[in-house]
Amino acid sequence: MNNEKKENEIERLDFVRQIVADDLESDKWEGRVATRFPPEPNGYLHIGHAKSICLNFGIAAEFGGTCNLRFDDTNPIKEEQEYIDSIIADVKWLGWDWQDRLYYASDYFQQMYEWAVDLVKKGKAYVDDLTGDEIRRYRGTLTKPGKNSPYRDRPIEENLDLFEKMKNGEFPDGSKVLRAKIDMAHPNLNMRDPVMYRILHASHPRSGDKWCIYPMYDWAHGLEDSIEKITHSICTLEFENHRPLYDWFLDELGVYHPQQIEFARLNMTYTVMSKRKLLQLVQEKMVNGWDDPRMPTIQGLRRRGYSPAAIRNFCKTIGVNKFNSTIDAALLEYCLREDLNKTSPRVMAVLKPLKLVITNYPQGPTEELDAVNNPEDENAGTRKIPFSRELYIEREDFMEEPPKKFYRLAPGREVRLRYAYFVTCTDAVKDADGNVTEIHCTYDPATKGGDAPDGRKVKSTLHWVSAQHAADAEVRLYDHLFTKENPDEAVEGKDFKSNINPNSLEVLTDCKVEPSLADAKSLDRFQFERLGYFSVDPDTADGKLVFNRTATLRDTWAKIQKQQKA
RNA sequence: UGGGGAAUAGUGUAACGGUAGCACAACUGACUCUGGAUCAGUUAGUCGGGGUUCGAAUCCCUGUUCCCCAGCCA
Repeated sequence: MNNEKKENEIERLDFVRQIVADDLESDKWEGRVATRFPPEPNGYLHIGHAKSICLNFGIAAEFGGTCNLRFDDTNPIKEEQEYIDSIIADVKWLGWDWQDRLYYASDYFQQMYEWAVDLVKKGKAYVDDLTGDEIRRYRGTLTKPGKNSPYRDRPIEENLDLFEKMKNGEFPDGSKVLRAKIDMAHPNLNMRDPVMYRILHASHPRSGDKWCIYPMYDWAHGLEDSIEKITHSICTLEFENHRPLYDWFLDELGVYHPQQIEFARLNMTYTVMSKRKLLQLVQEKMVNGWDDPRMPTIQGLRRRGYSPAAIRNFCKTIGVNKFNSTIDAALLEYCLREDLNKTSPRVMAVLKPLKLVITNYPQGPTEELDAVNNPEDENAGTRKIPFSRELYIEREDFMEEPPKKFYRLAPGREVRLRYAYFVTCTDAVKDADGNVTEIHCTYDPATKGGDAPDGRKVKSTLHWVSAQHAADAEVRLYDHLFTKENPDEAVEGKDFKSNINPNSLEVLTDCKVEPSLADAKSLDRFQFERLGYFSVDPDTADGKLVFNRTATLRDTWAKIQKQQKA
């Protein structure tokens, strides 16, 4: 990063970075900056997590600090190794590095237990025999204070004994909990004697059957941060109400005390972002798994063809704040195109082929023409593409009766075939139903390479592939998963699933691509000229090419068509 | 008469008592061997009402609206 850019960024710090910068200035943490990304391994990461990842890892990188990857694996009922693996892969793919600082909350269970015993000894925690239902009723409501549990004033010795027996597995699930003794009349419900431990005879993905009590988030999270000497514990807005409790535990224990800072989670138009809803889409087979290219998951975006750089730049662009907002999905696409435009090799591919025969071109021979690999990148070089008498062009690039502003091929009209020749349409061959099956053109040999020596211009340039050289491919086109900007805005009695876009996936099986693509590898990214950005789907195998459309190019003609219809 | 947050163009986001700026979107136009990219331009904003001040998005008062909290989830 150059100095000029760095200076620019320092001028416009978001509120979290401002706090970090101020703390550095005042030497609050002895010059340290330590953040962490603490996912619960109970689902796949999505673009919303990317915002948090880029914030935490980004701050560490910018301020010369460190960021840990820590699994907050305190609930074995929901967590699985599969999720741990995917999260590690995703954070890595996004380009972040935690070096040797991969941590698990479950590794701190013994220390947490000992601290809990300390609290019991101080008379600040007690074992409660109330049922879950009773605890809820004793808690009171938003407007009414709660009342003390009858077990609240058990002698310390009895609490110690009971808590140890809880740990030793002597009680059934749900029969007892350990609670902090704070204030049942506290206006903040989180402070009304929150549960610290519940009994769960469940096997943990990492600690196995070693524990049958598991710490609750509020108890565990601050301790994890404390153990790792985190300076800035960044989390989402809904935890703002929990901060007093975060602080209370750490203060009562008298241990190292990080600062919790809350920011607003990401919302985006035309998609859902909650793990619960994404899980539903997967389980109810409304998409083809977590890595379905229509999903906002990191794995979905990766399979769709997104680059890590595009996602990171998006996260930088959206900023950080304390109020709920919904980012326009178009901004993500913008960041995507901005990156792919610079980095994607250009190729020619025809999605909906229409045969074009050049009637005055010799039958036998073919020629090799020079094509530029990437006009945005001089170092990308050129390649040869085969040209012959019979080609495929895009069906949409020909119209028998062209409307206004349609510049492409039509009877009698001359256009350029990219990197090849000018051709003029002489006629269209039709089947019995009147559908155009083939078009005939003549070419001007003097325009080889794509320029006319006499200086004449054409309105349009078409992409094409040589029929005899083309490789076959399947191409999957995607649209928004939902038809509404806000999928949750459903009619009475329906939920977000009623807003699923039935046309979010279109599979084209008869596509023709230039021969250079024959040995493209999984997840390789290309720009199909005039069509958009495409990447190789992992389904590609033994000569069967499958591409995903990552994004279309900006399409002025489509816009005009839309206006003409309206 | 619960508590905690928050309000700046259509959408995001700056301005830290001194010219309301930037990006996306939308719309013009220029250029172009991608109707791409690029470039130039246009439309459009401080939640309402009071106050303090030479001067308020910013400070004070007041109202309004929105979000979060009653899991042995995180």
